[in-house]
Amino acid sequence: MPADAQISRLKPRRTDIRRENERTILDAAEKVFAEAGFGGATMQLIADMAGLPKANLHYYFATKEDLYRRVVQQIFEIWLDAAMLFDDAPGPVEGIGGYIDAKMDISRTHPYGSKVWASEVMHGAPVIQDYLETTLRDWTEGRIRAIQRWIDEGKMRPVNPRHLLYMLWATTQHYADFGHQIQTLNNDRPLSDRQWLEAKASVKDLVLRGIGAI
Amino acid sequence: MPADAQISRLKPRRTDIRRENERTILDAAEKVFAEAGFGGATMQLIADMAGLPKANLHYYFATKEDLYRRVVQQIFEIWLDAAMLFDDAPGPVEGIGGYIDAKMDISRTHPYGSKVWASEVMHGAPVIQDYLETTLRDWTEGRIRAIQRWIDEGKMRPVNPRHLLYMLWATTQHYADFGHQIQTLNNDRPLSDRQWLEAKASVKDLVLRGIGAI
DNA sequence: TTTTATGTTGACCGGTTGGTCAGGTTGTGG
DNA sequence: CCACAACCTGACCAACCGGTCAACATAAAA
Repeated sequence: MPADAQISRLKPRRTDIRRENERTILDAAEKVFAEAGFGGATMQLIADMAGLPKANLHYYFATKEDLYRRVVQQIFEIWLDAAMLFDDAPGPVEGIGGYIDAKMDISRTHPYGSKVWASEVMHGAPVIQDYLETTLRDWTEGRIRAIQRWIDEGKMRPVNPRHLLYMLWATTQHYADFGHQIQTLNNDRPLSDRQWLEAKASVKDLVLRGIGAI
Repeated sequence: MPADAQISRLKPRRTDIRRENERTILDAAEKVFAEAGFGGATMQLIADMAGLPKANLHYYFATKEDLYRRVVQQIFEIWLDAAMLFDDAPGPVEGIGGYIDAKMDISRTHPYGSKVWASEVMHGAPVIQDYLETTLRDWTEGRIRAIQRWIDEGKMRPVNPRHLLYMLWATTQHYADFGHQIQTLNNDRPLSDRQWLEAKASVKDLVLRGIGAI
């Protein structure tokens, strides 16, 4: 057995095979679902994107719905992680400002997931309705209380916390969901690093001024 | 010929037949495309929704794509009409405030069209790319100049007009595109008249404060 | 080495879809 | 009243889709 066996196996272990193939398929599925919608996506398209035979997809994911559900859950968990920033913040500048930064970063790094989520909700959330009614509802109520506390402490103007949250979601996700439109209005070029910084700064400036936190 | 022939014909005129059937089909198509996506929508579903045989749809609209294109053009024209308010306004309070009012009203009255547009853009705008590159680009540049003029006249803070526009689009359309999520977070009830007024007031308040217009 | 569980895949199938078309009905101008 | 054009529709078809399965390959366990 060669010395580098543990850092570069020629023959992958069983557990690695499963993990890597599931990752490959999920990434391909996220892209195809985002670009074609659930109805427009085909298992063959996802298989081609993943570089695997179609039958292999069905070995790891029983049905198209199962695969789709996993993709939607993925972006939801990423967003929930980003929302941690909200809680530990002493005031709206750090809390809401940091949340905007985090969500804008996700819109740039995970545009496909955001689109799949948007599409799912637009179609009536047929597969994640329970998430909306449990996790999202609880999370929203908690954040509304946090915002209300900042208002009570005089750290920001008295605004409707619920509609403030909707504005945060709408604006940050817009840069992912409507990225194609933004790119077209940017002379068909993707936003540069500098332009992304400008976007984040503009959104934070508008929101934090709007709530009277700066 | 009866006296009331001109105000209530039993047998419709040819031109009326065409107009009414096209209207019926377009309304049904808008709803089905919004709820199922382009790929998930079927001509049979649209036909059932319209109460017409499938073959009749193909008499008025040659292909599924033709029908879809007409639906997308419709919402775009509605939005363009609403944007007229922008031009004649003396300042940002009237111009941007009025634009928010108009777009929020459209989100309530035409939620299906908004969803179809969102879906189309998310999928890379395959059928309306030319609209984005001509009409929308021109409109956007004009509005950016109007905002810049207000800034130069000291009627609002110096903000990035482009990102301000994106925030307006994102936030107002969010109430249509993510209406299901908003309804779920509203105890599964649609927003009442009072709640819509509160939403419009909140959005206007946040934006107009954010740009320093009030 | 043998056995067994896991991973791989081409070929296939029933069901659905967008679209066609022949043959009929109805309104309208002459 | 007639002839023509517009309108209507049941029946049909080729193409495609999600999903299955038997046969095979390979890695781990015995």
